[in-house]
Amino acid sequence: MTQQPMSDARRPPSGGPKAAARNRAALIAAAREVYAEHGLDAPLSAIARRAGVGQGVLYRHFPDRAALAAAVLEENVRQIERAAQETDLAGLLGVITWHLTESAAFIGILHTDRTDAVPSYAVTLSQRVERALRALLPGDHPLASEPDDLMIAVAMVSGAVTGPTPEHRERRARAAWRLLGVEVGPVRPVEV
Amino acid sequence: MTQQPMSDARRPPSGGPKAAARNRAALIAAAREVYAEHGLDAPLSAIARRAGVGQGVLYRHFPDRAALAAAVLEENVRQIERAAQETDLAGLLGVITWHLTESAAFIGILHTDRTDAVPSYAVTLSQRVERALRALLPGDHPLASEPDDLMIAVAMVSGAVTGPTPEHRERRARAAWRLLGVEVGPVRPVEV
Amino acid sequence: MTQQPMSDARRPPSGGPKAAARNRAALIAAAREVYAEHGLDAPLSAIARRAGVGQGVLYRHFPDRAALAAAVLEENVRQIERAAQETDLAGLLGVITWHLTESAAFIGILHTDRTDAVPSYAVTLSQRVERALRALLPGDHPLASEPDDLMIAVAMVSGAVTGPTPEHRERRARAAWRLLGVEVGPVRPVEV
Amino acid sequence: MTQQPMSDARRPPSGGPKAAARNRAALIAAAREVYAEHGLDAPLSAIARRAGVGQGVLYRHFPDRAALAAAVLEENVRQIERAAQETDLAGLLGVITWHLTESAAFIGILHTDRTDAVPSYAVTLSQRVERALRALLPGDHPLASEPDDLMIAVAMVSGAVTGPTPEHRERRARAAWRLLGVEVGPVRPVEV
DNA sequence: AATGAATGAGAGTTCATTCAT
DNA sequence: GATGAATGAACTCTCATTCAT
Repeated sequence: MTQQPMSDARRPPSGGPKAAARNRAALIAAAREVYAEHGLDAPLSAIARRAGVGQGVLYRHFPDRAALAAAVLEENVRQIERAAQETDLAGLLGVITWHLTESAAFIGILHTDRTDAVPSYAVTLSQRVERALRALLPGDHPLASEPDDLMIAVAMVSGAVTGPTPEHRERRARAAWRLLGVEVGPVRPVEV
Repeated sequence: MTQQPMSDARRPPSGGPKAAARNRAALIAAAREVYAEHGLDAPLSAIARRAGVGQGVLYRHFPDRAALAAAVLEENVRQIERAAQETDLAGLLGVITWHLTESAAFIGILHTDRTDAVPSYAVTLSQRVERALRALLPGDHPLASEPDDLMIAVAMVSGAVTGPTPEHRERRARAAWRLLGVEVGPVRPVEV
Repeated sequence: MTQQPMSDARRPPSGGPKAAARNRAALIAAAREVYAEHGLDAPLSAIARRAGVGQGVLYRHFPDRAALAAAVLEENVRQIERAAQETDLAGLLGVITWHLTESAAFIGILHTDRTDAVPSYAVTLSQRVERALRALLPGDHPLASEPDDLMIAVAMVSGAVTGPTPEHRERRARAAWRLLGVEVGPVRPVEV
Repeated sequence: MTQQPMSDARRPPSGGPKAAARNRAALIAAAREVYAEHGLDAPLSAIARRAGVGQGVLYRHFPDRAALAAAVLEENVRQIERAAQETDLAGLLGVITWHLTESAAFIGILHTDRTDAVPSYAVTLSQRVERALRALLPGDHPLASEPDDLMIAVAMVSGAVTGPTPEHRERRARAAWRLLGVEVGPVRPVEV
């Protein structure tokens, strides 16, 4: 059976190749929103709809679910890497914390057991966050004694980050860092 | 064609009233296993199959997905409450940690933002865990100064509990408690 | 994202378990018709629609495309095996030819290169046809000298069986057997 | 932002009018390969990609799927017509057989019931093959007594041509002609 | 005239939920 | 009460076809 559209419905205008970059960005933005609201398991169709594009466009730009997630989180991680060059450890932790409070998806980055949803990428992204942090970590910092402590601490904070509003989540995140005896700078996105 | 109704002997054995309780228990046990293997989103049909009952029985006992999850976690919480009467704080934290490492579902209890999956129940269950802990908490304990610190700490540990095997997860959980400066007893189920 | 129907639309009555056997038969019958009209690649949804059942029912009875095809062709082959016990070689060839002219799907049985569509089953079914034929094949028959000749001949006839109506196809099938110098009995289904 | 139109030098090289013919040929060649590998239902996008052109070009040259298939087969038939002028019946049958073993698409030419895929064109192409053959057919040839026998025989051989490799298929094709009592020359493409 | 992105219908598959028996 | 088949909506992914550039 060859597949061919049976309807005679008028097709909306295509927008042309110019739209390609715009659509890609719209998809990432839409995915970021939907992920934040519903987590990494949100239906792809909802993301396409929110981006205002057809489902095929999503698949053209991102061959699978993981590629889209990677593109979204990639940007988060890039901001963290940028922050690592402009601030100190406390400031970087603040930026990381901001991402944790804003994006349900970003939390998933650290839940590496959910390997089915965000396979190989997640490891890499998590490692990049770790590298950024470790570059600023003084040798005598309480999280520097055991190799795993650093990322375990981040995972712990991510576990504490629950609650209905970003404000709730930020308050709990700050409490978590306090319990760890770690100083955190302002919780905010990277400066532009 | 002239097949007469041979009385009603042809029914599958209903098991009598006793079977109802047995089925309920089997469903909870099956759900616990399936949740542990596939997470809280596992298909309900798989749970019914594993319990050896029809899907209708599942619906009879648990009107919706949340009710089943609550019943499973209810038992975990009951064990924790029991442990609270037989041991000290360190021992109780060990039991809680054991549940965290064993049951992917139990972790969800503390992720109260996933309100869609485990709605109102979760609050109650979480509160019961808190009550059990607080009864054993000395006034000068580091987690006793701020009201929320106690459950935030538990949530933090649950965030650290990732990894492929229970052994991995226990190692990380122990590291998490160490970073919090809290002593934990043996990680094990409640004594029988 | 848990999957749950959002619509409040009234659900048509289920028909109950009694319908199971009826539905299975309806699916096979519908598949036979649809296969005959559109070949083995016909959309499964069309088969479910023609059978008057939901798509899920199709999947319950036949886990994959091949299982359904096997069930359809199984019956054809069974009739051939039955015919092998009630008639001689010419009669059996007539029955086989009848199936070739009636069912586009049955032709596919012999196109074993299309292994993707009808995998392991096809081999078996084809072998059963061969066995039935060979049991009636005299040692001095023109198709008995080389081992492959018998089924090659059947495949050849199937290649000739084209045309808009069964009458067309039967005429061409008869011509094909004549060109092979093989006598064929009446082209008809197995006697009941 | 103040990017001026740098004349129209930024266009992809259109290649001039020469390219049109070149593209058409590339599409036909690509289609031949893709058809051989994946059958007549192969995605058109794969053909355009293999030809190294955009999808629009494909549609410019071939308004629909059938037109492309016809163009591919057209070339096969032309080779057969050429062979008819350089060899005898056995040689021509060898060339035809070569096409049958090489090209899954070419087999379809004779399956005129698949009218959906290769509509009106197929009849014509089939007739041209017949004409080429009949010109070389001696009046006392076994396939000359009945008008349809000639093309039925070709269809029969095409039905026998199955198997994973061209070698398999050639062996079966030779057996088929042997069963028909018809002598075939070497199975090969037309001499250049 | 070529490019290749966008579109959206539709095929395949999975499950939550109902309900006849 | 229990059973498990039926239902059909939702989700993923694939392509034929159009069209802005």
